[in-house]
Amino acid sequence: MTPTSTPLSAPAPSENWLRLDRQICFSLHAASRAFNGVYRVILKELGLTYPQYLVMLVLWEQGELPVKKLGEHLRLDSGTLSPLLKRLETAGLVIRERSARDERSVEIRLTEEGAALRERALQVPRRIVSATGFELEEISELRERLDQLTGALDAAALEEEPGARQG
Amino acid sequence: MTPTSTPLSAPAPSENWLRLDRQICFSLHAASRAFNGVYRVILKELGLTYPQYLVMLVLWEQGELPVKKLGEHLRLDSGTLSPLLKRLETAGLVIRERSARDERSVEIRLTEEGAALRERALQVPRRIVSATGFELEEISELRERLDQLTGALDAAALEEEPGARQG
DNA sequence: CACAATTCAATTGCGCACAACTAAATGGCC
DNA sequence: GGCCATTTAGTTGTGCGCAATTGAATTGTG
Repeated sequence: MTPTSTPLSAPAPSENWLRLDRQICFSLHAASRAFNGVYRVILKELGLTYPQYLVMLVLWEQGELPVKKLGEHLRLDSGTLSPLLKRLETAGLVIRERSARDERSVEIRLTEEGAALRERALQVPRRIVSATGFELEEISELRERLDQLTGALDAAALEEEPGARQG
Repeated sequence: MTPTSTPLSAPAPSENWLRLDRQICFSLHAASRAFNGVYRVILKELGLTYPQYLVMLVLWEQGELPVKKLGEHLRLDSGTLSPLLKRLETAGLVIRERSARDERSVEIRLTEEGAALRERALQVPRRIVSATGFELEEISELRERLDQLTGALDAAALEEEPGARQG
């Protein structure tokens, strides 16, 4: 079963760490994709992908705003947002319009259809929460945990690699 | 702060749910990418991407195994694994070889170089754990939580869409 | 006003995730 | 042996994530 990695008589601690890493890596990666998968199924009815839904959530909440701001909310750059927003425009959900006061900036705003889609989206969260099988309390707790993790990781990333982008 | 979305005098519950959804979506999505980002920085030294590292972790632990089994461990299909494994082969870390006893199957095994890379990878988990700022106990706890979540989501996905794959 | 530095969106290139499909090999059945 | 469903990798196409680059607009400075 273990042709190459015959454990030594006294396995070093680092061996165990590697195994632990395998476990946490898999868990987070799997959870992320499982979440994505459930959203994919549910959002198909709305004609949205998961990242597109994230963009729409921001627009429904914040109203019109430039690509730059949208990227800050979502922590995504133009390389991801530009093509995504074009697809949303093609779908008739948003309008991309260069700002009159600053020609570099592109304002994103909802079409009537895009705004109307919000009504249909209102049923999504309930179904997601139901799919998790968690209590609201537990979800909030998990969310706080994840935010805490993200904060620590972002800070650490800056230390590991000084040449970091994204304010 | 709230340019367009002036809350009504009595906001409906579903409105709050949508806001909650925005929060949990963002948190999980952000955590996943933050994690990915830290690994990317650290794994660059090994010449591996994060998914490639996941594959190597399995190979270091399990030894030689067919693409099918690899996919089951990682919950990934051939559409993802085939090109990934080709890149690992090009990098000289693994060898892809059709099984003699079943010509449909392709066995993946480590080269000497691939096996040797394990030694350098042993320092990765410690750096990751350090980057999270979490105690080992907390990480295990989070991992269990995530696994629980994944289990529930997978089960729910099957109910939402009967035509699901992935054993 | 002229010029350099900065900001912002878009583009290009690479890799991953996943659905849908193709092709080859296998195994069961008659 | 001949036929058909199943298994297994691979391929194609679409979309996301991110680094790096480009190009236009703006701002700062003299």
